[in-house]
Amino acid sequence: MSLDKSKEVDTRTRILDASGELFRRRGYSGTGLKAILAASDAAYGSLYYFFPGGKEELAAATLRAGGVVYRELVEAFFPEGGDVVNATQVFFEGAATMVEMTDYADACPIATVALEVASTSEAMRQAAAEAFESWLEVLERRFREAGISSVRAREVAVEFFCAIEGAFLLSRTLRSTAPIVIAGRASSAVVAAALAEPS
Amino acid sequence: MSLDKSKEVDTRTRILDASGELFRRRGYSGTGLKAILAASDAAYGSLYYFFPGGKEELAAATLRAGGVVYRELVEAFFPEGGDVVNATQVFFEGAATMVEMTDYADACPIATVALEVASTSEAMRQAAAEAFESWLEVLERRFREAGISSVRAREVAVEFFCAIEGAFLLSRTLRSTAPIVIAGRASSAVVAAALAEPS
DNA sequence: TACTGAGTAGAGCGATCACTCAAGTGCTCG
DNA sequence: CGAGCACTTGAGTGATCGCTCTACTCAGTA
Repeated sequence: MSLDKSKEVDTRTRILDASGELFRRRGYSGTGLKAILAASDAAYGSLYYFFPGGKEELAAATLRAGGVVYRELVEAFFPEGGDVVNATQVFFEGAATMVEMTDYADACPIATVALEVASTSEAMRQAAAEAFESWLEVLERRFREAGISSVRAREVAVEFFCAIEGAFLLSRTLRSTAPIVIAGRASSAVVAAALAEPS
Repeated sequence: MSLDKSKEVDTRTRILDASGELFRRRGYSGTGLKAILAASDAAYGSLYYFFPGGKEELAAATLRAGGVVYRELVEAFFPEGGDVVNATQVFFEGAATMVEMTDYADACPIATVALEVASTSEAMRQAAAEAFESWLEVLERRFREAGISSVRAREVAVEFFCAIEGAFLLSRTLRSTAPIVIAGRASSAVVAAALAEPS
């Protein structure tokens, strides 16, 4: 395609980037295609060329893309063989910083849409479920590698997830990072306790 | 008004009931006024008579009403002088049952709308924040009364909230009650540990 | 030069959106 | 009875929704 155009980004990616930001901030129904098109400097024709299924297909693809980005983020914070207790603490601190820096707009790229469409669109619900599941798998694997039993590793991963997602919700609603800080301390304590259990 | 009409419910309440169910399931933007009107068997005029501010005022009132109902629910599960560890366990079990019985549609009456409007409508964000805060206050008070220190009581209340809200999100998305069960076990353990701390 | 296919462009479509408003209904008063 | 008030009714408004469709640009190829 392009050999030296390091700055230019193709239209499909621009649309996906714009929809990712808008969907997570305003939700699925709250985001119009016109807004996405304007933000990505694209036309209707391009959107329907890349996403023939329309808004729903675009949103599912956006959820998948957001899921991958966040999974890689978790992998970056939890490197193989690293200290999972410290990683947990640092992860929550990073989340608090990000939420505050974006004025409580950007938190989870999936949650807002997931709640909105869970009882409405099976295709989108599944895309969200796969994203969440991929994060849980990374966490579970790291916890297992750190010596936590298989069963407990899954549980601790779920508890980690619930803590961060609940904290995101409360933080954005109250406009305070305190819930994320509290949830972070609690979660790293939970991970530490699980590590200390007899395997 | 009415002396013996035990079955009839006034229009304002019917509208609020219908909007409560629809908003929590489909979100704010995803719910049209026509759908609310049809579900509550009311007309446009009635809606704008009781909520002159239109959809936004209706949604704020709906959030407030849902907040009260849920606060009373928490108070019912956590009676004064009761066993807070057991109450936590039973609360999560009840939540799991409710979510499953409604086919993963009804969980938190606030969360879906809160995430959607947190960065969009200050009036609605505040209504959601007040609802959440009222739940936290009930939990915090009960934990304090049970002997947990003031600072820890607030933290445990926040952790409780994050656990249940995160579990609701994961449960509805995965269509499984397992996250709620796991979060319930973890939360009651957290409460028990806080009780055991030196006051 | 002519052709092809990938991608762009945006006017226009019917449907639906939140909302307004003038004309009601039925109840409680004097 | 009739005035006044609380509430209801639903057709109509302009705006915006997701989406379609035809026409277009332009690089690559023969």
